Amino acid sequence: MPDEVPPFTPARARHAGIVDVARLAGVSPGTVSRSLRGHQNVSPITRQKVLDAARELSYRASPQASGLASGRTRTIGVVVPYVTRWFYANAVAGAYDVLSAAGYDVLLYHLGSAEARDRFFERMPLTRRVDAVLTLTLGLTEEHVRALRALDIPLVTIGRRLPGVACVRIDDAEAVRHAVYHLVHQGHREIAMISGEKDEDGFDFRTWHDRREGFVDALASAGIEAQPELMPSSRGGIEGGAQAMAQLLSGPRLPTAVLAEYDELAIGALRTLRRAGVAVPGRVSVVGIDDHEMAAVVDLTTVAQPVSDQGAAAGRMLLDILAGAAPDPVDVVVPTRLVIRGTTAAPRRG
Amino acid sequence: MPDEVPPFTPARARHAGIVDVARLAGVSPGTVSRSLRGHQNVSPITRQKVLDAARELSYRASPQASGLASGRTRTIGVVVPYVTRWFYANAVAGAYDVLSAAGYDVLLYHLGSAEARDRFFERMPLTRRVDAVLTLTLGLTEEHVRALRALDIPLVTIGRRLPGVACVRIDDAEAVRHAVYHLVHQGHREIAMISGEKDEDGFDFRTWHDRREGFVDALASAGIEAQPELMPSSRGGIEGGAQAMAQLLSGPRLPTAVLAEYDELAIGALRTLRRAGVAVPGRVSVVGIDDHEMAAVVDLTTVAQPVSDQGAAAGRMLLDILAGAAPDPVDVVVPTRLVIRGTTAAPRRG
DNA sequence: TTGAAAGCGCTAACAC
DNA sequence: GTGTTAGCGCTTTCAA
Repeated sequence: MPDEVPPFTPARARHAGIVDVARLAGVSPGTVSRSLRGHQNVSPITRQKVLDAARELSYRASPQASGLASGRTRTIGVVVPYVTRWFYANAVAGAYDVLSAAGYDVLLYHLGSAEARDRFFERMPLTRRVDAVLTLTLGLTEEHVRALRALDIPLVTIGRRLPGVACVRIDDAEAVRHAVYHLVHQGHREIAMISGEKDEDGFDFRTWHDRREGFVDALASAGIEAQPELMPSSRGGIEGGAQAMAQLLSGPRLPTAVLAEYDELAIGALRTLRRAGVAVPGRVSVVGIDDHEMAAVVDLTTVAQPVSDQGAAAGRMLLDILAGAAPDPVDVVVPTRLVIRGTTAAPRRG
Repeated sequence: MPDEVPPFTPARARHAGIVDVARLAGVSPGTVSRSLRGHQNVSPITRQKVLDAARELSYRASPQASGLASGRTRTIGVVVPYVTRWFYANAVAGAYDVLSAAGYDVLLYHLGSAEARDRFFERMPLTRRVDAVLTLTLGLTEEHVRALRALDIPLVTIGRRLPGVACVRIDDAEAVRHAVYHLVHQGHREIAMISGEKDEDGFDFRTWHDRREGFVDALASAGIEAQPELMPSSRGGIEGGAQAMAQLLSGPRLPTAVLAEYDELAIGALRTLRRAGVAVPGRVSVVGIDDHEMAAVVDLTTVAQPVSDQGAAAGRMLLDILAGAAPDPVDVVVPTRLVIRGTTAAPRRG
């Protein structure tokens, strides 16, 4: 696959090289290398000379060269479906802090569109470019996952369990249960659930399935049978939620409560309800999952999950693995909790 | 500065090297290199043989090695203050699409906290690691900017004009004018403006100044004198907006309209107003700037700016510069437009 | 504890 | 057109 190479001439400033430092410090390049990376066998005085020289020349080792020689890149690849969504942005930020504090750089891969994803898996730009990979709730196909593992470097996921891969996530069924039980305890029996697109942009998000299944199960254990017509699936995001709610409104009879697969959908649903003049929680109660920063603003009852914490935990797992302290692939499940706000209440007597 | 190196042993799978491909194709490594990068002087038949061999071995050139040899990294550094905020996340996504389509990888630097920023400027991890840098509205000090330029590689900014640096941005004064004129035309004379923190996390955001100055000027040209007590500054984000609004509420007299430096502040302000039982737009009108995706949800009148477009434009500029088509540092100003929704109306007669 | 020297895997300049 | 040959700037044995 021929690649068009732009004719950029790297006429950059000459950075000081390791030999420059070596000369200035009066030692050999090897000693400079050892000193700078804190190796054992360097006398304190020598090390100090080297440090001084390096500082004087504002020396920084070329990552390319040191990577080539050592086989380590000091870079982590972070792969996300959508950077612009609240969940992913916050998870990335959480992981970033941990990784950057440990001296790692972060290469971001945003697969948001079908083209971007195809390009990614075709080029596999991670190959020989990162020490480890962190993927966020990717709804990848078998083949994609295989490609990722073929890189043969440490892999950690957030939000999705993959066989043999360390993972940080919430228990989706439990999250849904928190919400459903809350509604049931308030007396609701007619409960709908709205979800995003099944295979949004071609991603096979597990959460979609897990939360819907969890919903059916939670209802069942409350003695309620789920009704397919009360489980519409629309596009994702706020607009999707608005659509799904509109669909429910146009149905034969309106449920007394609606659970949204995630907060952005719930927020869209609230918009539709407001515009339609349906009282919340008077006529319909609404619950979301996430505790998006906007949930508090619109007073949405929701099941909170710690997002940047999950990113940080995943980052730490990666560092542990890279440090050789690699336990068996762990599955860290962080707790969720119900946050009761103003969009839920007991159903009207009728 | 000695660096602690984790003892990770790169016991990875052996990737095929260029010599493997050369051997399989029955040519020399040099020819493989030329063929794969679409150079001129390669016969079609030879190129095909190489391509086949490369595919068969799933060969991908080591970025480290080719970077070291060529002086190019095929990587762009993107530096943002806060990835989790709507504006930055969308701008990054816009730039990412353009850059990744052109075959560049994106190294993300998130300076969100003071520590992260200090670490960044201390280590200067961009050194010899990227071909160009894109910075987003960073409120950097003189010294920081100098450090960035010392990298001596192409630099493009979004949202902030730096002398001699290409830039994509909106005209902040104009954006504010759109909002102020709208309010004035509706008959408002008592107009407040709420802003985020002046030097949030130590960032000296120019927007903060430009929008406030623009506000004073716009009022002046409408024959209204700005009143300092009607220009409170709080923390940033939704919470900050809520606080600033609370401050206004506790003042001697409530203005009839409030302009927020950006939508997240406006949204926070709306929350405070709702909780305080102040009618919007009955008693107070509210306008924001951005057209955040939540603006439509809360029915906020705002001045829209194209965000991912700015990211994309900046990405394209970077590519042009790298391609040698480097015009003088351009200053691209994208247009803003008023989006009238439900939070503004004529003031009550009184 | 330190220096010398051999790569790491590729690109590019120069022959042929 | 294609092969050969120096490096690119480090790290890392291996000796000393």
